[in-house]
Amino acid sequence: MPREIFQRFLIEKRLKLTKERIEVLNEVFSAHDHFGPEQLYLRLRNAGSKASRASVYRTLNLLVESGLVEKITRTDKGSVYEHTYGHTHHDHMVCSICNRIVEFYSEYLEQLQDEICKKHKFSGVSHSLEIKGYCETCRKQ
Amino acid sequence: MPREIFQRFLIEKRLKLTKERIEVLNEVFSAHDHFGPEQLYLRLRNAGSKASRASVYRTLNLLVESGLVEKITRTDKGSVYEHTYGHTHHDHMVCSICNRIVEFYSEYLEQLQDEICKKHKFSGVSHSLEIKGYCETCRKQ
DNA sequence: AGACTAGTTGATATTAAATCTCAATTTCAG
DNA sequence: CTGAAATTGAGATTTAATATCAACTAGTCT
Ligand SMILES: [Mn+2]
Ligand SMILES: [Mn+2]
Ligand SMILES: [Zn+2]
Ligand SMILES: [Zn+2]
Repeated sequence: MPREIFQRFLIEKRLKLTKERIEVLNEVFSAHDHFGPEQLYLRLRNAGSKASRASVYRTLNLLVESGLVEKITRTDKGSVYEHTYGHTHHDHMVCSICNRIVEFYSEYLEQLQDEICKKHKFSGVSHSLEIKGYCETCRKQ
Repeated sequence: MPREIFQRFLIEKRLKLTKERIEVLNEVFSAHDHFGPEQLYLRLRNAGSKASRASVYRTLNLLVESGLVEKITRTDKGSVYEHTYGHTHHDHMVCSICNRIVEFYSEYLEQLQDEICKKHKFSGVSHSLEIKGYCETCRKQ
């Protein structure tokens, strides 16, 4: 299904569905996690793909543009992505010790943000909320 | 006042209060806005300071460590800072067209986040919420 | 199917934010 | 004042990400 959406997106933009793009797409959707470009590149290599780093970066940008993938955050060690197709919107808590990521969602929080936008006459399109702190297991140490 | 806090911080860490650090501190607190390292460097030059980029970067890190300044966000064109001493906590809306920044605060939003953390047994320390969209003036075009 | 054309690829170069190196200089405790 | 320890600036280095471009494909048209 992501494959069809991506294909439609590419046709729309008069771009081509290449072997490399398919491989990147498949790898991105082979697991639900949070990954960086280099990490993705190594996984692809491991899976037998010969796609280059350049193609991984280029395809990631296309996947973000198509709406199938989101760039979650930028750290000092590069960007973090996740595929969002097949998953409902959520935000993240990040443990400062073990880097574990806790996903959460609150309908109430979303509504509250809408209200705040209205109050400031701002037309909100997207948001990213990242809570930093300590996860349960790390706090017990 | 930020000066005294910074001084205490430096003594604590057995670091020295140099001309360059004072100049950076003063420039950072001379206006309340959101700035990048290069921007800050150019303002300093303009104000007659001879502090180098290296010192600007180094001092910014110290100011963040001391709690006087926060790194708000990282864009593809570098980090954005603001001084927080003398200002209450707030989050940001960013206009995708004119890059205007709208600051906002909601006690309710903060409480809600605390509750969500509790529900996920996460010990929240800090958070950053950035809402992207269109500001009032840009929407009218 | 074959051929044409516009888009893609990978190797490599380049860019740019941020950090590192280190000799010369400055701070500040004693 | 003095000296040890920290800091500075210039330039080198690191590294994520993008740009370049000749060789190569994908997909369309006949
Ligand atoms: Mn997620
Ligand atoms: Mn602000
Ligand atoms: Zn943890
Ligand atoms: Zn605007």
